[in-house]
Amino acid sequence: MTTDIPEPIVRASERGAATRAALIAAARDVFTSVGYAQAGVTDVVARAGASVGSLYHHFTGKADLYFTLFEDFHQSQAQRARSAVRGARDAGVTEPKQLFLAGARAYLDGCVEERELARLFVRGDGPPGFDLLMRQRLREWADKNADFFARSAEPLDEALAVVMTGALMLAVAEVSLGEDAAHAERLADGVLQVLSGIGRPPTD
Amino acid sequence: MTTDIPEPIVRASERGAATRAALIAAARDVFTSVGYAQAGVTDVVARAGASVGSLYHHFTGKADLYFTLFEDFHQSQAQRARSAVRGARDAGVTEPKQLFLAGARAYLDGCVEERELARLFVRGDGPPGFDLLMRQRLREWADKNADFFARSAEPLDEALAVVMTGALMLAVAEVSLGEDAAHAERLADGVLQVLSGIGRPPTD
DNA sequence: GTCTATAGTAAGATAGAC
DNA sequence: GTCTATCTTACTATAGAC
Repeated sequence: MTTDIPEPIVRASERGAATRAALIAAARDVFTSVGYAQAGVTDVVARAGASVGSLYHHFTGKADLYFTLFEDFHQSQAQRARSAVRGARDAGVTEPKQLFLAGARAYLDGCVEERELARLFVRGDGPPGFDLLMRQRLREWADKNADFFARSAEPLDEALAVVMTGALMLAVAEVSLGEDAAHAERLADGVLQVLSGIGRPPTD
Repeated sequence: MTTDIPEPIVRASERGAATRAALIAAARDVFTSVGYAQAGVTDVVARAGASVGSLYHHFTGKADLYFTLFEDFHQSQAQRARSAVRGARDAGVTEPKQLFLAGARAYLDGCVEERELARLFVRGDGPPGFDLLMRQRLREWADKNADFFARSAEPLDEALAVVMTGALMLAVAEVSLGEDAAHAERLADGVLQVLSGIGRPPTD
């Protein structure tokens, strides 16, 4: 009771957090280099300097590791988009659709920058059910931001959300998979330009 | 050399084709009822009245069975779309975009009718790499049909194709997953209506 | 409370007889 | 072409050291 009473607890906790972080980093490296299906649990723990049991202490399994990786990525992208929207608003943009597009552009730009990681998620391998989850996350994000310019819950507005989200999803895939960053940027520009022309009444 | 010389060869071939067909039918039943990941190879062969070795004689594995199921489905949908386009053209429709939309409508209607099977493919489970393949198939289909109204290979036209295809993909998913057929039809209508307003020059 | 070592389990894939 | 028996591998669970 003289020098360090709470030390062990903190130390243990920090140690745990460190292994957890190491596992995530290792999983990112292994998954991006050989793909999810090919990657073995043993490969991940080897690179992390941990053991199998340790992995199953922190995560429910290989799939959980992958999901965690994606949730982090998506959070980061969403944050980036939020900042962009705020920036646009501060710059005087008030039109709802323009604000939405500013967010979408930030999301796509993020995919180009973090291409190596983004590519992992659109590659197609990945745990069962992942594509569904990714679709849901992107749909949630787009739905929330589409409130900007969709006034009601009418059928046409649901359809509008489907079109915007679907387009954005495929754009994310194409942009992430593309080898050429410049071409990816141009494609992103084009998609946003096409989207900006949507939603006007038929006769204007 | 009196009655049936070629019989054995034919019989063997017919027998093979029959088991193959039985395996496909069984796979369809098992996959749609319990899902791809849950389904065991043993379940499929049991229902088909065949054996494991027989399955691996006709297919490369469980995934191959699933892919075959999808290719058949997609072929059938594409055929349906082709007929619809021809029908529209015969009815006097000449505008390229309208012809494209007629095809898209037929594809979506097919998903509503064959909902049980269509749902299997948009559920999210399925073999690794499947979502990528489905995306490619739909992209090929849309690209070919978008030639209708995309004149050049300019950036904007690629973007246009991405938007149309992406929207169509998500529409397929939403329409297939929906419980209510009537609601699905209305959503399909709405999506096509939104798509019909795309591609005009900004200033009209 | 955190991690390691090891054994267990299940399921897809294969080899060779008929 | 078809089948049975066997193999391989990757995920899961547990007992015990630190």
